[in-house]
Amino acid sequence: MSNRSEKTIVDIAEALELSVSTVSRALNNHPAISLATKEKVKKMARKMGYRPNTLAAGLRNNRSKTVGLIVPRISMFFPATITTIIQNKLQEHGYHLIICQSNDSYEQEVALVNTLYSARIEALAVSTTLFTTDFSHFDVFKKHQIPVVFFDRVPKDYDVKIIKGDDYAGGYKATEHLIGKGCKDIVFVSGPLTCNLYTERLEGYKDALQKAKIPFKKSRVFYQELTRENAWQTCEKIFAQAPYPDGIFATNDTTAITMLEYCRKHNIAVPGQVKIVGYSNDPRTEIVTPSITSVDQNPATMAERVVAALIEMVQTKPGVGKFSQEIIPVQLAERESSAGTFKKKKK
Amino acid sequence: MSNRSEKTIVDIAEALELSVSTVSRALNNHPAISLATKEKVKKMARKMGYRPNTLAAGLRNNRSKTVGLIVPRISMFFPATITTIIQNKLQEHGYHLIICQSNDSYEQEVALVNTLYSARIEALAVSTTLFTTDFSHFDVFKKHQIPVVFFDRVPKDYDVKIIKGDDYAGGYKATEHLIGKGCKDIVFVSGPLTCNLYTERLEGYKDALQKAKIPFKKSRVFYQELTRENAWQTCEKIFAQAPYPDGIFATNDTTAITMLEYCRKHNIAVPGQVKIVGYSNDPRTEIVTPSITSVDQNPATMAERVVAALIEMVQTKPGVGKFSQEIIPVQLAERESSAGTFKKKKK
DNA sequence: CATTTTTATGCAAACGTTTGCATGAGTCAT
DNA sequence: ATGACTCATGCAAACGTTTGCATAAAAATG
Repeated sequence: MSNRSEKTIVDIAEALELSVSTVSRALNNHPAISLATKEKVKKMARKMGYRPNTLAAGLRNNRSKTVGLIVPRISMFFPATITTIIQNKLQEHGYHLIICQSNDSYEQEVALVNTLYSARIEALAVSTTLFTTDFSHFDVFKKHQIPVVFFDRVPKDYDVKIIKGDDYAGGYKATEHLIGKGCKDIVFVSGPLTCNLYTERLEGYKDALQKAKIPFKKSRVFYQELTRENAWQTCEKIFAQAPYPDGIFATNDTTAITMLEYCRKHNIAVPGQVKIVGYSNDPRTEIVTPSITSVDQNPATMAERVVAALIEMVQTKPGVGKFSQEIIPVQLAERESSAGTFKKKKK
Repeated sequence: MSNRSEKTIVDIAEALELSVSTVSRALNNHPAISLATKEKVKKMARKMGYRPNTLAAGLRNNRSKTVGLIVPRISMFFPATITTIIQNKLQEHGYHLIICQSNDSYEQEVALVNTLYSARIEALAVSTTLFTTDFSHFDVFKKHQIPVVFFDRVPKDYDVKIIKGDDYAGGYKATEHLIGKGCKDIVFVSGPLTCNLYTERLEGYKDALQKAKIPFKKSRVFYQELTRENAWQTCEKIFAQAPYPDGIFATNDTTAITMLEYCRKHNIAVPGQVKIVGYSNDPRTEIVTPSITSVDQNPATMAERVVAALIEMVQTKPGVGKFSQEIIPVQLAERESSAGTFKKKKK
């Protein structure tokens, strides 16, 4: 039992008194090889415990059978769900996935893009940092015609394949829903405006207000990283003095949940006194009391579109089919936190 | 601007009229190269937009700078947390991580182990399937002396590096806690006994009962995959007829949360009528009403130990330091679901 | 049977690095 | 000035595949 060294196709070739090329072709089901030898080779390969060396193969034909993924963090519901699906689907297609987290740091993102390039990934899927506004670090990929797919958090004015949720519609629907429930004074808790998600949701919010002839007030919009601490502080500001809002639209569920906690702790009735809507339809919104209405972004379909785009782009090398933008629809998942309707009297 | 082809060290060498070896060494900070040329080479490399080809380097020295990770699924709290940390730390050490999900399927696990081997990863970290009892698919790695670290869900009777939580203690502490609160009839909701986690937690449960002189009843233990559906059904069984239990120890938090939902829906008071303890200290246990007591497994320290072990094993090639087993302590996070003490009267 | 076509296999170069060994130039003590 | 050393660099092989081209044998054609 040769214990030490790993078997190569050369070993197989020697054992069978064949040339390495024949062995290589046999293992790859090349049509020019007779069925008999194919069988023979494969059998021997199995017997010798041979495993192809993907590095060598990759070097030879510039195909690493690996794609890269960069997300802000894999522990948040939305990216986690997407990542899970992408990983599973890609696995089915015989591709590896190198998953990286930028931790919402621009510098890390830049570094990752470069090391992933060095690793010779065949394609890259990215959801950018909150703060990425310059996309030139992706130029290497463009230059070398390596497919890149952006999803969810995507670039503005950068010619590239984009798959995103319908954030404008999400903002609009959520706000419209609150208005429909009689809310007249709706706080909008936004992430940093450097990120497309929030600007678009904000647009939706504004337009919905306008349509209902409710004036937009700058003072009712908060821009911040959507952490628990920030959410709590925002509540403290909001509820420091009257008039209190009667609706809160939080652009992520962590924020919605935290604000709900604040309300419960301070005996502010939800949805009796203030109604809350979140964003992403994180399953946590269902187990909380009251459960929270949230905008569902259909992560599964988004993930599937991303995979489809990756595979398609990898197959058809040239940059055919000019970069397109796909928009995944969203819909509101109504729950208790926005139930009931306020009377007309208000204000 | 040469747009097409990627620059190699050969190009740099030509441009500078140096040999490729010098360029290679210069880029790798080899001591034998003069500072002057190092500078010159690096400058040119930058100018030409050179990126090292890790595949080629990896092929040459059998070092892919990549490690593999197999977990059941990356969307569950505990593995997600661990994965996140491992990924970040490894990134700091200049390693890539190929993250794979077995989806709790033994067949997938076997397949993954093989493809990861082919990808020439330098080390592998694994948390096995619920159903993995035969570990021979990992023999390839042992045979070729590639480090493997098992964590959380680990093999029994397989000589290998193991890092696990103190599941016995977890089971014991949780049960002891419930007993301390006056519970006399504690249901144990277990996962499949093919997985070490559950057998050990069960042992802890049994021993705690015994110490309190409470008889162990087989009928109070449920073995099942810990899905929401199963948890719900178990509740239906338990509460189908008296006597009802006064304590529930669920060996994961999803189950605990679901059972709490059941109780709320059926007006069974928690913790007034039945007390609940979960396992893993998933943050969801905090946002639910009432919040759920749970066993914290210190995922961060576990992840750090895994990374430390991986790095150490990768550095010191030979299988030195015979395979050890590390046990990470656990502690109970007490919350509302097990608050208050039952009177002595009971039964 | 001679020629063409088909089928199956082999040769050798190439992919981009790294590294042991060799070499030439400079430094230093004698 | 000579030999012993150090220092910086170059040569060429090697890592394990894949693949264009060549070739030998077999089959088909006239």
